Amino acid sequence: MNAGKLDIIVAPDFDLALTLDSGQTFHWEKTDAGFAGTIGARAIYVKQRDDQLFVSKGRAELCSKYFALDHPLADICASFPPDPAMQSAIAFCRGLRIIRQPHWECLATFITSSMKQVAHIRQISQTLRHRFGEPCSLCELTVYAYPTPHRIAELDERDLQACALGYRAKSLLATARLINSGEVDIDQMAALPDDELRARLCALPGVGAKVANCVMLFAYERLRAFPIDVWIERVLRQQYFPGRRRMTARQLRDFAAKHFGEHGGYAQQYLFHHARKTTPRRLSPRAS
DNA sequence: CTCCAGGGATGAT
DNA sequence: ATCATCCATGGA
Repeated sequence: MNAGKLDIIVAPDFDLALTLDSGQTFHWEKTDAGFAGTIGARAIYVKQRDDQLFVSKGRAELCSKYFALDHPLADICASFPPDPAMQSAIAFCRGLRIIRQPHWECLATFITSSMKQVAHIRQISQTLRHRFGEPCSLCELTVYAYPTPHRIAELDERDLQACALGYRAKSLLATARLINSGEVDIDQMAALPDDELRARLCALPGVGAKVANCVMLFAYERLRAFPIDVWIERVLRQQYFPGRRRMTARQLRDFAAKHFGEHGGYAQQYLFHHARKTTPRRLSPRAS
């Protein structure tokens, strides 16, 4: 697959496979020794060997930014609280980075994510890309960009239903049309402070607090944003408030914001990935 | 078969 | 402000 020449990036404190499997992004496909995918409209091949990252020719800068290789990971992990749940998650997730995704494809994929397992989010993303996205050649492979707001906006709701979006089709279509019309500018929103950005995202169809926080964390580099999904809620209740009833969603949110600090989003991702990969399915639902 | 999934919108308290 | 209910679909 890597017949063409590749650029080399030195990437310490980074685990590519772990990062791409952590539920931030849903379209990278494992090839021979690496991964094939897209960043925006660009086709990218990337593989890792030890501390070196090999990426498609001319894409070193793009990949360095996308994979957030400039994040001071050691300092970030050192800022996490020293509780047992956090420490075991840190040990489990070494090299996991919060990446910088393009705004639209992150927003759109998380609109399609509600009440879906990761495997199915991947399937929806792949179907949308193959049917409506621009094909990009990557050596002998063809990868597909996420369809633009313009492309989605001109579709019919049935076109999206046919991609197994279910009740999410209406939301994705409505949000794509708001952006395509120019009524909403999600790139310009990057200049807003956290609270206002969250409010503006939540004003979009299909976007509530959880999806807004995911998009803030994975696309707008708001490392404090703390998405609370079913997994994280379980972790918080079981690990931080065992056997305690009457913890409202509001109380959990306030605790998370206070306890995990300025890189709370990173802490959340570590707790999420650790729980998701270590909780046995179909057996006793106890975290390690 | 049942249960669950990186939830959101809506209407009733 | 919180709570219950419904919303489609597929994997386990």
